[in-house]
Amino acid sequence: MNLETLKLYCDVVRLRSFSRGAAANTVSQSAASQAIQQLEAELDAALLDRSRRPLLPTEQGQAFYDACRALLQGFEKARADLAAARERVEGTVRVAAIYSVGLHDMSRHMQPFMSAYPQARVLLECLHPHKVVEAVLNDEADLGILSYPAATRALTVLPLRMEPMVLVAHPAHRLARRRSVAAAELQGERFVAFDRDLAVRKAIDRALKQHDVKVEVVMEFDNVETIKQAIGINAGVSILPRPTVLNESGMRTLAVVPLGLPGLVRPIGIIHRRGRRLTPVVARFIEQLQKPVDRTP
Amino acid sequence: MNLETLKLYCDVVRLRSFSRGAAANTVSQSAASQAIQQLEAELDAALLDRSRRPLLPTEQGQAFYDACRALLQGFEKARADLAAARERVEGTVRVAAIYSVGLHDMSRHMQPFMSAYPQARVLLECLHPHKVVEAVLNDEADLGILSYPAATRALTVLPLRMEPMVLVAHPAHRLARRRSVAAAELQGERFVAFDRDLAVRKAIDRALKQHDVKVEVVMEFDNVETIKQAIGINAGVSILPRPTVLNESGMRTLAVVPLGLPGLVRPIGIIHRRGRRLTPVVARFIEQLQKPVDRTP
DNA sequence: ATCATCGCATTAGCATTACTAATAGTGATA
DNA sequence: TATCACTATTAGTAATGCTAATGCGATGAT
Repeated sequence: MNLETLKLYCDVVRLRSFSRGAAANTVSQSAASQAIQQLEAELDAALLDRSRRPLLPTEQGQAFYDACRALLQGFEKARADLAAARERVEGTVRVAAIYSVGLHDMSRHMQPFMSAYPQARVLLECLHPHKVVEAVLNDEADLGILSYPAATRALTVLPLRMEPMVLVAHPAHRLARRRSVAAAELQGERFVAFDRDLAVRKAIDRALKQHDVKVEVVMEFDNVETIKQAIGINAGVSILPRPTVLNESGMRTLAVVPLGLPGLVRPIGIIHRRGRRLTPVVARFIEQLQKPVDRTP
Repeated sequence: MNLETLKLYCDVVRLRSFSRGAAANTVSQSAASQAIQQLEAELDAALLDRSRRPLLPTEQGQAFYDACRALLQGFEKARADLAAARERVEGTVRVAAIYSVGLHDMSRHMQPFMSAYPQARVLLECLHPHKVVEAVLNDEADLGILSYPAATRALTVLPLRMEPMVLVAHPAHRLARRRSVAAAELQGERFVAFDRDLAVRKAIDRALKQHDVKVEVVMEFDNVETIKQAIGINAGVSILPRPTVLNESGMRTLAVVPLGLPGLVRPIGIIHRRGRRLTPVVARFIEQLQKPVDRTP
């Protein structure tokens, strides 16, 4: 029982002719005759009275014709809705980013992208790192942007950049005026750290341990913004990605000092679901992200 | 694009599994996989997210699922309506009869038929002779009952009986008391005739002419009842089928006298559209009509 | 009435499609 | 990481749908 047959039937009834109905569906008259005989057999009903010309639907055939028209119309609506939804989806990029990237970085990319692809729709959501991965896995986001991205079976990683890590301290701190600080100088320092389950925390701990430096962790937070606030009240120092303290550095609200820990960088990457064919808009958005940012201001 | 595929899709979505959906449609898992891939290709849309288990419809897939369910439901309703209509039609006999047969004769057959086939529905319509033929030709009646039935390309005739024609006169008429009347005795008689375009009129005219009898036609009507009324006011005599004047003969309101015109009979027959397969109920009804009528009362 | 014409049904042969069984690949789970 | 459960893929085959040619019946003109 296929929809083409129902359409054929409707055309035959409408045009009062098998041959014209067949022509309207670009099949032979024979095919139309056979198809409708089969339709009648499957329904076990006489739909058409062929004994008079021009042929006429029976009472039942007329009722079925009306029902068929509604069905076909409903199907076409469903098909159209599907196409409309596809247009909408294909023009959309759903991005899940960690706070420190989302807030500082994405806005710089948004403007050039939107002017290049004005019909595109970008949905940006800032989440905790774990939630970013989850969102991509659950197909709630097309792309995830996060630090220390880890490829898995289900995720592909596109490295984006390496952010140098710097010492951040209150302007009144003893190390605030220094041109650079060696790792050993942080020994015993009061330290505002990332939460223990974050990759960045583990990287920092590893780097400090490598230089046999022990710090006194006085606070732990899961995001850069809160850490900066803690430093702002001189609760301690911290090690943060340089891009995240550009503003505070410029406004002198926090002191930023290069660290003698050359291997300590925060890798930023894009993740997306492995094997998923990216829509053109998503691919363009990735290209935009991979362009170096214009830093003239 | 066929409805079985849509049903398969709905089952796959509902059961969250290709294999279970396939089983529900008694096809192989492979068939289900291929069918739905093809469906997605035809719609150019990703309906299912297979990368997570249990599989989940995409947003578009969910919308399409809802639409499909409505469509399938609509189709099943159409199919059910069709079946119901068939039941109704197959249990119905539509009979078109001329007045003189319909009123006198059909009622006698109705009762035994209805007690033999209580679920059957008989629709009786009394019409002018020409309209009877027309009704059968236009499939407005399954059977037609009329006098002087003529077989054509489109109509089959089943002879039913021959009705003897008798002289009918006012009880006060000079011939009213006679045991029989010869044709010649009608010479110059005032005569209430059938309309000229009726077969019965032509048969009577032919019979009279054969005996060189000329009557004075004073009125013409298209049905027996009106002719009887005219005779009742002694407007003239007429020649009518005996069964149509049984009542009046018994009640002595009209005089009925056998005529010396042995070849003058009115043939009654059943007509139906040639080549049309009669439904069982219609066939039984014909058998009932062909039984001799019980005349005990 | 008879024949010519038009349109649907039928048939046979061919092309396409849909199915099954077997196998490979993939996501979830211990 | 190995295993399980499920889906995708492939190849071969059965079934289906289509066309072209022809038959048959209804319609309308002579």
